[in-house]
Amino acid sequence: MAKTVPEIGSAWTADLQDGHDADACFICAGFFGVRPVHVRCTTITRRKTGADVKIATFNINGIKARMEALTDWLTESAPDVALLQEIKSIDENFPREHFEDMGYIVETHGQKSFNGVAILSKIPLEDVTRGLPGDDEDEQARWIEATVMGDTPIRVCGLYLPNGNPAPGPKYDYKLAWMDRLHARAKDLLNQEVPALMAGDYNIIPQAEDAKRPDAWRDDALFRMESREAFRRVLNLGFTEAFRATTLGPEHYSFWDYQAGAWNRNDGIRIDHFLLTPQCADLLGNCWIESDLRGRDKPSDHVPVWVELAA
DNA sequence: ATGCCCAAAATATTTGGA
Repeated sequence: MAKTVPEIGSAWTADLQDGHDADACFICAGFFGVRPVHVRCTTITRRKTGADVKIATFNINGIKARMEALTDWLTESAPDVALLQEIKSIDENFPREHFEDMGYIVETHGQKSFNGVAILSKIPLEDVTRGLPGDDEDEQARWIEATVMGDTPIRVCGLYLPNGNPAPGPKYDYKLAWMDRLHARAKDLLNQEVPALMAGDYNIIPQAEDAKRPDAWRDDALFRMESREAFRRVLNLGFTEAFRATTLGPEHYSFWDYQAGAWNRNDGIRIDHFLLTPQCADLLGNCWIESDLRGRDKPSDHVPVWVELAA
């Protein structure tokens, strides 16, 4: 019978298997701050109890260029689960051990040069799958799923939706076809009737109020009517867009171009979103954008978006 | 109407981003 012990100074507990305890086991000792947490230890199941699960999505724009900023962010903001986009790395080159040493389980779906998504989690993951169903020919790494095994299991999907510019054109056709596949996956997810979410860089500006200068985006693949309609079709299945469930009004953005001093003028767009199934929306505490990260050294052009779930 | 800036692969310039 497993023995459950509290982890000192945190909301975590650890279930220790027979024959292991915090004093005797080299690896279990990691849970008590003696050594760095070693989440790969098979003798322990780590659970978070009586506290919210904090999940963030973050388009990091290249893992190699973002190592310092990402590490600082994980240390300071400490997401339980981080869904990363644009790792721009193949799986073999992703510095997984660096993040494992910080206490994260690392699952990647990488690609050379561009795209690539990943999940970092302090909570055990099950049933990890890679790739958006619906097109076996699609080589682009834009989708990863896993079940976060906290007190209430949550199915999380991390996504990097195609940009689609220039529109119209083949890249835009690919975007719309990808969104059709997203719609199909979203429908299946809803039919499971479990807490689940789809989060990431949607490359969709949902409404005029989600851009500082909507007129400048009128014909862009991120804002043109066909794109917004495709996004709404997914929402209309029954998803809750977490940010707009908690915050109304303009001037809330998640991306600012590197060019032309966009950040300093708050000339941004809101394109990174959380879509929640009804069972997940019922757990929603808060949702916010960590915009101040954009003003730091060597930032990504995106900032993290967060949800807090009573799970 | 276009570039501004940035990352990656390659190693000078192109591709992709949004």
